[in-house]
Amino acid sequence: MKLGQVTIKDIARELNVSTSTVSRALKDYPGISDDTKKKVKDLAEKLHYRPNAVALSLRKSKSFTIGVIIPEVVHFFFSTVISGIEEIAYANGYNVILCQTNEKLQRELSSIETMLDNQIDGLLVSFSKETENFDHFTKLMEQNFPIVFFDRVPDIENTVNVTVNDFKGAYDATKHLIEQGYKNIIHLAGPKTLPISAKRKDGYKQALQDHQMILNPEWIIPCPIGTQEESYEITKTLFKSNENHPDAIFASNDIAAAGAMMAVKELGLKVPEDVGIVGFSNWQFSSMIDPPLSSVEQPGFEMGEKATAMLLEMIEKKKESNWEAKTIVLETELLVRKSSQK
Amino acid sequence: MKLGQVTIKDIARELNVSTSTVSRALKDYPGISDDTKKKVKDLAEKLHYRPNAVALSLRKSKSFTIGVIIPEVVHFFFSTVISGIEEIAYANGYNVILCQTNEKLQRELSSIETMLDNQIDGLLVSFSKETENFDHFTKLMEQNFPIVFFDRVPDIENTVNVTVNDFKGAYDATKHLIEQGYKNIIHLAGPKTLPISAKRKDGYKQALQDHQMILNPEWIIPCPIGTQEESYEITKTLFKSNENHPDAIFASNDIAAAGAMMAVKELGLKVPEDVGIVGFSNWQFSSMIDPPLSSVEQPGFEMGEKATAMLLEMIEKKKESNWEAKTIVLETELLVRKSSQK
DNA sequence: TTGTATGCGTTATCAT
DNA sequence: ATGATAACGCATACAA
Repeated sequence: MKLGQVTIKDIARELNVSTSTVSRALKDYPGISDDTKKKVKDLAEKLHYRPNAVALSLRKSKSFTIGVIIPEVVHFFFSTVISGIEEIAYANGYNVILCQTNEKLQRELSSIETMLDNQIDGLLVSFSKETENFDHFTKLMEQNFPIVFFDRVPDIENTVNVTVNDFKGAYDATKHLIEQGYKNIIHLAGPKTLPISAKRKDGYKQALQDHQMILNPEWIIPCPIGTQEESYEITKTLFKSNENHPDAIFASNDIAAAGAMMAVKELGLKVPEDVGIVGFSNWQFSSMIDPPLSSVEQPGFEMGEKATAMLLEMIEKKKESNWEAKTIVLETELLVRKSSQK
Repeated sequence: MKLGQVTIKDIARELNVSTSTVSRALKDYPGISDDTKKKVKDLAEKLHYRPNAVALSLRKSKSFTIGVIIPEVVHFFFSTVISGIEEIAYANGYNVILCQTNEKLQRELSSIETMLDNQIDGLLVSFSKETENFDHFTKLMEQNFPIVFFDRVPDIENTVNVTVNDFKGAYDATKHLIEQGYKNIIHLAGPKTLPISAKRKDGYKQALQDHQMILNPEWIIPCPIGTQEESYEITKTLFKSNENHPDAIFASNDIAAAGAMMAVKELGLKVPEDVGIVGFSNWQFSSMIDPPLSSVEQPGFEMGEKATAMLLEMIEKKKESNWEAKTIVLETELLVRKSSQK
């Protein structure tokens, strides 16, 4: 306790009343005379009294704090989600404690431990690329601890989730490329461990199938790392070695798309004339690159809001235990820019 | 207290010893028989005992939590700073509680209140654009509360700061444009309230002066909002209305630079042949746009590390009170890309 | 209408 | 070598 913070004790002493009277007066409890109530409140204000949240937390067994587990803040999409989370949390008197895992399982595990030590009331999770086993979450959920997964949601039972419709987003993007007249569309896929990668891949495949296009399995190319350099190298190699190179790319995210675009341009091919490109997530930079990149926009802010709203609901209804499993699916929007318009 | 968390009481009861014995055994205090020590530790492990950080916080008047006030997470630079902060904090057993102000003073004030309510041990601050009065910080510092400012540091006495050398960064960038043969270099300046804006402007002016270039005050153009759209509009208007338009732009940040580049290209001018452009901060996208944008790189991660290390030092030396004012200045690096090479 | 006592989980002080 | 007790700041059941 720094700052010589004033407590209800100080107020009680100065006013010659008991701490309970002060406590009650401050909370407008019934059975306190208007007179003392006023005195207490005035003095509290004068002394700039603020309740000690830690003491409250201990007393009430409730911290009004939620934990957020996120892979990386530098991901534009996640940073918008964070804003949505904070918005709803603060509006409801909750604090947010944030941990980046940097895509490391170890970090995910230790962050959760620390957060639990600090008595968080609930958890919002988008798990790491390394996370393939979900026991550390199910253990908590079995004890009725409120958890909401967002974006990267686990493929297990009885979870509460908020995602976007990755399948449809990918489907729309691929369909758009087809309709623009591209014939040989490859897919730069995301990390295998992530369900969102699988869903985007499925959307791509379905779109091809629905339009009687050949599905060449070799044209689904994994980009496990997810850096721009990776997709740059992959794309360059693929396009160089191939006399009949592909004429379109649907990438699992904008970073990969940007790397691919760079490779294609370096090979002297024109975007979108020779090669059409569509990305995913609509990063900040996507409209700034040349040509501007078409992309599937995900409503990050809204996802943060929705996930938080659900979590708070679970927290406050805690006693009614056992929430039903539920998944909210938000729709994406295909933003067509120059990179995919023949 | 959810999760039926086990406490030292549970351990004490089961072992028929007192809670104090358990507490001491767990901390390897002297005067506990090896026998009971082992018994306690074994049981603690078996029951997955974890100390309640909230109770500790109350008891010790110390939360092992630091607060971070930041304008916006979506700023690439700030998100790298956050990573640096987390790294050092976690390595030293501290938690991080993060608040975005969204550049609002009100949010800054309320965030600080909430954090203090939660008994944070210290504060890392990069203040909002609206913040012109620093009383809410000085009040705390007078009470010897540890605060370290980073990047956006206030122009007041007795503060502990970590910044980059904005003056030199701007100077180098401008000098580089001059050396490339550009003659009429304008400056898209940042928000007036921010000292970093002033320093960058000063660096720009000094470089012109040192190279016997005319300093046209009308070519220092404020971009108070800081969006890409803003600088796009400003640049377009300026270049259209001006027969003898400028031939180079030094922008206070990469977003503004990107907007300017877009405007210039739309007017049919070539970058870097007709117009050279340099930005500031080296955002993620800067190397991806066309042409790749030259930019002044700031060591964000290192800034986060340094600021946190200093804060923790202040926290742990608390009793020796009154830290000396101190400012660490990190150096920038000019990354020359195509946008500025004639 | 107000005060007293107790407890949230932990540790420090003072016994034994 | 261990236990009993008080305290951190607050809220509440029970007394008065």
